[in-house]
Amino acid sequence: MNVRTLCLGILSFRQMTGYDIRKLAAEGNFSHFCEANYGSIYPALSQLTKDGFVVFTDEVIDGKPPRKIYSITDKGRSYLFNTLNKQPGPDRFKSEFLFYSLFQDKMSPEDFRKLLVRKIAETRDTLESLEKANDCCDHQPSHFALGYGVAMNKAVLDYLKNYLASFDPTQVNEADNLSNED
Amino acid sequence: MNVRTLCLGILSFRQMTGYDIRKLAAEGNFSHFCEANYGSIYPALSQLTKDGFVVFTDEVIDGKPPRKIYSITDKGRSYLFNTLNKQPGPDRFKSEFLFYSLFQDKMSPEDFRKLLVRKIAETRDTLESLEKANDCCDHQPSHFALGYGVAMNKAVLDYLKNYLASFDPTQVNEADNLSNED
DNA sequence: TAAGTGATATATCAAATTGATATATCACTT
DNA sequence: AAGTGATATATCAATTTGATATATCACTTA
Repeated sequence: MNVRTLCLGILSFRQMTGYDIRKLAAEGNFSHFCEANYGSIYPALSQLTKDGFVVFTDEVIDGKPPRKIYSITDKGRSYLFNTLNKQPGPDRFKSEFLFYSLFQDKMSPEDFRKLLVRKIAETRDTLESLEKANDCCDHQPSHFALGYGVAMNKAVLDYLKNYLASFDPTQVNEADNLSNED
Repeated sequence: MNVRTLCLGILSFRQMTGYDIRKLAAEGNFSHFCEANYGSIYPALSQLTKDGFVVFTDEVIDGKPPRKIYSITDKGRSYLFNTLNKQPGPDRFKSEFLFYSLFQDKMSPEDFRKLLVRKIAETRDTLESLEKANDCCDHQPSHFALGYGVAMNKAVLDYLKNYLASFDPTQVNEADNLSNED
């Protein structure tokens, strides 16, 4: 699936700017199942406009910077739903942290412990953010996807905590002291 | 982390060809935490050779196709361990399946059920492969990473099964009939 | 009130990566 | 003898990343 389909999908929920799409696709809880940056989103929107799958209106409000508000067209909608009939590709998971973990025996125990503690804090932050989002919009279409993320992150958090405990039983709770989103 | 570091890391375990690296990084259980294709691996190996981080020997054995066997140098090893002292970037997770799930109410229940059943089969296959790998090499450096993958996939499998059960209680076990690695 | 910071917003681009394809040999089956 | 699939290297267009440039507005702080 490419960024064009991603944009089309997001725009099928409501009209918005390229900036809004990027926020959803790279920062919000949307980002837990798709990612994209300006460098791919803006060209994608241009192409989609050319193809007649989206249209935009130039919003020029006094005292505000001009914005391009994109909406999906009927043609775009039917193209999207046609794409959605195909088989989705496999999930992709990349973890620099896990790659690092392969070299545990080449690091000092202290360095590896730091890595673990940080990862635990990061996972907890992600989990909290997902749970909050799931609570406040119980009937959104993202409910299933958020639950998936929660289940995944809970399992990872447990695994990491248990490993830290076996690795260094005295300092299991140190991760609690790390601030959010450091 | 780029493909050069990935290659360097893999070569730090043992010497091998570009083909071997690709197999580990795109198919094997390695692929669950890093990915790379020929198109990035071969240029990376060329660059690493130029930089003196790896060397290769041309293996020409009678009756076999010639191979380039790459080994890491001392310079490469110290560069790698230096890189490993930096903070790892965040995990990246991309799921076309979860993106599709956002449009559940735009699909027929039957179509969504098929999507779920397929995903369950896929997740079970991944899980089995990870568990097998974890069993047969208990003291490998990848033990921790494999356990991480097992924990994650178990949680996802449970979540999907429960969802399918609530969605369609009569057909929970249909996924069992799907063959491995379809 | 002036300066600074951070969010909003569009846009571009070099570098990296993907995904597909081309080429060729060998082992094996049919 | 032909075909299939694994081994092996290599290239390339298209896509994507990650960084940067530009500008406005809202807010805080000195």
